[in-house]
Amino acid sequence: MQIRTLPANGRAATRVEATTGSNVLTRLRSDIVNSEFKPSARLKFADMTKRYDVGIGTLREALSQLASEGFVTVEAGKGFKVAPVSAEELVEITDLFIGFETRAIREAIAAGDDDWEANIVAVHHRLRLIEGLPWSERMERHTEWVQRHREFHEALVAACQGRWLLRMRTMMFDQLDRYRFVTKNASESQGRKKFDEHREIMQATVARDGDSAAAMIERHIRDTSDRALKILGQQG
Amino acid sequence: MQIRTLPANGRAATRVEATTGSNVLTRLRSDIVNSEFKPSARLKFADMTKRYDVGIGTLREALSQLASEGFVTVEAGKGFKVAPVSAEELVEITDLFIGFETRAIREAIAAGDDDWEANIVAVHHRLRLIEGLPWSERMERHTEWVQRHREFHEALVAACQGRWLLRMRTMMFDQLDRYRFVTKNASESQGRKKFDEHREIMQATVARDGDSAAAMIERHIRDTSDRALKILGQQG
DNA sequence: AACTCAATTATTTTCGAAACTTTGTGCTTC
DNA sequence: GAAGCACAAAGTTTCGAAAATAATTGAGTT
Repeated sequence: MQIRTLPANGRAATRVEATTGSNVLTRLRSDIVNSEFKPSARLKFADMTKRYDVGIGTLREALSQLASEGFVTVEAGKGFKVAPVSAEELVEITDLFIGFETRAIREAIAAGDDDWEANIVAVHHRLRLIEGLPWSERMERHTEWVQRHREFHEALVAACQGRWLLRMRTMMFDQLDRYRFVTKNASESQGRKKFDEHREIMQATVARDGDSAAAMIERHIRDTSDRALKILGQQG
Repeated sequence: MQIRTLPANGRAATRVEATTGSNVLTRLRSDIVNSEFKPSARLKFADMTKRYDVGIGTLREALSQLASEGFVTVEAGKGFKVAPVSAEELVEITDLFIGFETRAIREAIAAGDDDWEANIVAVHHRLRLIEGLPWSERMERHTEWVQRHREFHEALVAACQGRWLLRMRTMMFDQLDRYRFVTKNASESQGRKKFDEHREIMQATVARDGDSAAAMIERHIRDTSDRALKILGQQG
């Protein structure tokens, strides 16, 4: 699922980048998550082919995949739109995600080996390095934080054996990212709180304490969602 | 998910069929579920364009959607394959489906109105009409039974408000259909048992007894899956 | 025989022109 | 002025040729 797009730097004409197909899929999804395209906005092919510099067919393929993932809606003959957002949907997605994540982490704790544990510690450290920064710097590197935050949560459940469980968990995580976007400008005290929570979750997990880890994750997620919900309510 | 094709005009040359795109998606999925293409089989564009009489692009779009749904796998540059099946996967899918279905039916029972109830009774009756047939006839109309069985289970949860819950429930139901295929030739006594179970589930649901309905559904599904699992184990 | 590596064949992936649909606009009629 | 109709404009959907990539074959070498 994660196609890493590496900097197409000015080196010799080496072909490091992903194929245009999965590349445009990733960029498009990222643009929707980051609200470059507003919810319910129409996605016209004419505009898109220029923006992403790909053919109509390639774009169409990416868009129909995003439709399966729930990021866009499609109506035959009328084209594609960015899926709308709503408070009700956020509540449901949060609920489902917590269910998946807590279940996955219990299974991971039961099945995880030393490599899994070591990776969690490593990835958590990478997250710390950004979260520990002075607030202004931390905000400047928000995109990077999003990525590392994702990697941290992914590492926690990586040892879970259920492929479908992980798949659905990832789907819901991706959807939550869209809503997390509205809390981008959270306060410094909130940021500090998260910093601590991540450490506690990491510790409970490597201590193989499934109940604590699950409970902490639930609080951690619900907290963020509640704040997003409040902001969403103020806006409309 | 179900694209209803409404006749765009009342003209003589009426176009009753779905647009090529969603049409080929449906046919392809159906062919995979019915094992026309065996698990892990390669899906070559040259063959497919002839079989379905559509262009490469259209086919590609359908295939990448089926990839998101988990029916096919895709490897960049190497094309598409039918997703493999395994006993482990069946166990996981069954588990997840039961979780979704029982949760959905409780919510439906809490929220359902008179129309919802009436529809369940109607759809159950349509199912009965096939299940009550002499066994040989019942088997001849197996495809029709699959459709009505799906409609029955869909009607039960139709009043559930969670869009994502229903979505994931449908995903898992579709996946189960693939495995149900192997139990197509179940015995007459098994068929009779299902006949009774469907009636009991229907009755518990319209009686608004969520606990009973959920418990019965769990037994009902797990029973079928266990039988499929046995057959799957014998084969490989 | 086992191992290159270059040429050839098979297959996938991309792209945009052409066909088709929907939406918008202005004219006609009642 | 509203409703209907015809035509133009805007947009989407389909298709297959062409480019790019992967797999195969086979001659030459160790």
